[in-house]
Amino acid sequence: MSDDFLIEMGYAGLTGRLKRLSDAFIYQTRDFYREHESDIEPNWHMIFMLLQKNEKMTVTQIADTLQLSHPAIVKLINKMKKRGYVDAEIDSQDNRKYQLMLSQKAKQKLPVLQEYWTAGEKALEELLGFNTRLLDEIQKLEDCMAEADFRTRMDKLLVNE
Amino acid sequence: MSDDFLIEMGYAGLTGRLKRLSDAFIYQTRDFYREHESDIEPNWHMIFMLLQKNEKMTVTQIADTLQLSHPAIVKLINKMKKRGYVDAEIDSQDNRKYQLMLSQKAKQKLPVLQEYWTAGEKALEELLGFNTRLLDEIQKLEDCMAEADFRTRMDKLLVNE
DNA sequence: TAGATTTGCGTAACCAGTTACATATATTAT
DNA sequence: ATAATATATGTAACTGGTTACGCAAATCTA
Repeated sequence: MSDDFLIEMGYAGLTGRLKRLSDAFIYQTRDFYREHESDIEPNWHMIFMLLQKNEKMTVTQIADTLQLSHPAIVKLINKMKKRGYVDAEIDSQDNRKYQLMLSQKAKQKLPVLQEYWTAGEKALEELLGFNTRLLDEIQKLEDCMAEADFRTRMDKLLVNE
Repeated sequence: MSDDFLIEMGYAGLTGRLKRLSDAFIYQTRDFYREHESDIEPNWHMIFMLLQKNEKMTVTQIADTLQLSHPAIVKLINKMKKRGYVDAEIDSQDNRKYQLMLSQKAKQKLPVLQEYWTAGEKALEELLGFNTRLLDEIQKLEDCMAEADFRTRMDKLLVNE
C-alpha cells in the first residue's frame, strides 16, 4: 500500500494529484532556468512559441488562444516587456489594442532557449514512457469537460437536489 | 485541427494543460460549495478525510501525508479553525506540537459534506469514462518522477552541458 | 549538564492563476 | 449625431501553492 494519502483516496484524490504534478513541473522548470542563469520564466515558453508562429498578437488574442484569462496574460507580458523580451506597438486601426511581438533580444536568445525546450520535451517523453497514453487520456478528459464541466456534473449528480 | 495551442504544442503543452485542468477543478469545486451555501473550501476535503481516519494529527504529519509543504497546511488549518471546523490541543509530551482534530461542528456537517463528495466522485468517474486509465497513467508519471524528477532529467538531456 | 543540532510551527515574500470592477475606445442602433 | 452597447486593456483583491527565514522546544553529544 502506498503511503500517499491522495493516491489512497482514489478518484477523490485526482484533483489534488493534478495540482501537485502541475506545481512540480512549474517549480522545477523555474529552478532549471535559474540554474542556467536564464532570466526567463516557465510559462513564457508558450508565449514565445505563439509569437514565433504569429509574429504579432494582442493580449486578448493570446488569452483566447491559450485559454487563460486576459489579466493572466497582462501580467505575463508586462514581465516579459520589463525584461526586454517583448515589444509592443499600438494598433494603427484600433487605439485600444497593442500588437505584441518578440524583441530583437528575444530572437537572439531563441537558439539557446530552443535547447532548453528540447531538453524539456525529451525529459517529458522519458517521463511518459515514450508514448502518448497520458496525453490521450488528458485529451479525453478535456473533451468531456468541454461537453459538461465538473461543476455541472456535480450539480446533476447531487441527490436530494 | 484543434484551435487550442497547448494541444498543438504536443509534449511541450502538457504542463500548461495540467495547470489548466487543476485550476478548473479547484475553481469549479469552490463555485459548487458556494452555490450550496457551504462555507468550506475545495481542498479541505483531504483534511477531513485524513482527520476522520486518524482522529488526531499534527501539522507536520498532515504535510508529510499529503506531500505538501508545512506552511500550506498551516494556512489551510488556520482557516478551518477560524470557521470552527478544526480544534487543536497542545501535545502533552511535546509543547511544540498541536494535535489537530475535527470539531463537533465538523462532525455534524459530515453527512451533508459526504453527499457533496459523493457527487464529486461520481462526476469524476463520468469524466474519466468509468475507467482508471488516466489514474493509472498519472500513477506511472508520479512513479517516474520519484525515480528522477523533471529537472534532473532536463539537466541530463541538455546538450553541450 | 551545557552546547550543538534537529524538529515543529509560524511568518514573509513570492508565483501563477482567478473574478470583479474600471476606463477608454469602437461599434451599433435609432 | 448621439446614446447605448461591446470590446480591449488594466488594476485590485483573492486563492493555493512555494521557498527562505526565525524562534522555541526537544534531543543528542561530549
